[in-house]
Amino acid sequence: MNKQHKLEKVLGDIFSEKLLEDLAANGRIESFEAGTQLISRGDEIKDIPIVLSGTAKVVRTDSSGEEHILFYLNEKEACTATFSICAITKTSEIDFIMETDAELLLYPVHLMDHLTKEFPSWRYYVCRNFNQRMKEFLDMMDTIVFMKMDQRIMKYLEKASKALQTKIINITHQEIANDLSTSRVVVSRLLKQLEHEGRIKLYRNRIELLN
DNA sequence: ACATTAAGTGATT
DNA sequence: AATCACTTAATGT
Repeated sequence: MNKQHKLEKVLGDIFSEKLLEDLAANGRIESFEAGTQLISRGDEIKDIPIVLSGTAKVVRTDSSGEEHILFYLNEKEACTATFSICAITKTSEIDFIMETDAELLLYPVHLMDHLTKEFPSWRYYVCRNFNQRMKEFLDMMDTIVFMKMDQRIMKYLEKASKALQTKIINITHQEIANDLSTSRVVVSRLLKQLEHEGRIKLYRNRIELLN
């Protein structure tokens, strides 16, 4: 199967005809086995990878050698990090590894400006890629904030208990909510949860710290 | 008994 | 996590 046809099959519904021609002319398709590392942190980026088949993962490896997966890239997806980075630093901040056997379209970075300039469908594609990643990021933020709220409440209660020199705090859920700038409903739920965990006991206008 | 306020819940976004 | 829309429980008059 020739390059053009292959690209058309995978990307035909999102890219214009002319863009596909350009990608076929200037890019190249390569196959990789699972586990192959295409890019390492610090590498100079020469090509933008777009996944044609299989799955790749983008990871950050911290100082202890621990691998944190930022996201997976499936068919049709490109590495958004690459877009932002190559525009400025030209150096990779991430590792790019094949999760499965995969085929990639590699398109030279130095021609990317031209893609952005010439092809609306390319611009749209890049934006959508960013948008999706941003959504994932926001979800992650929500989760983090969510996980921290119960700890914040517990800390708040402990502080109050210490200041008042008593395990029994006279306070309403609403007041806690105001102090932690959240809603009463959320406080009520988390307090219930803490009660089930046996860390506190709830009354009306009053909370008892156990331990 | 009735009204008011605090707390609990399920569903949705 | 936030908000809505209710329900239920506790308290004051």
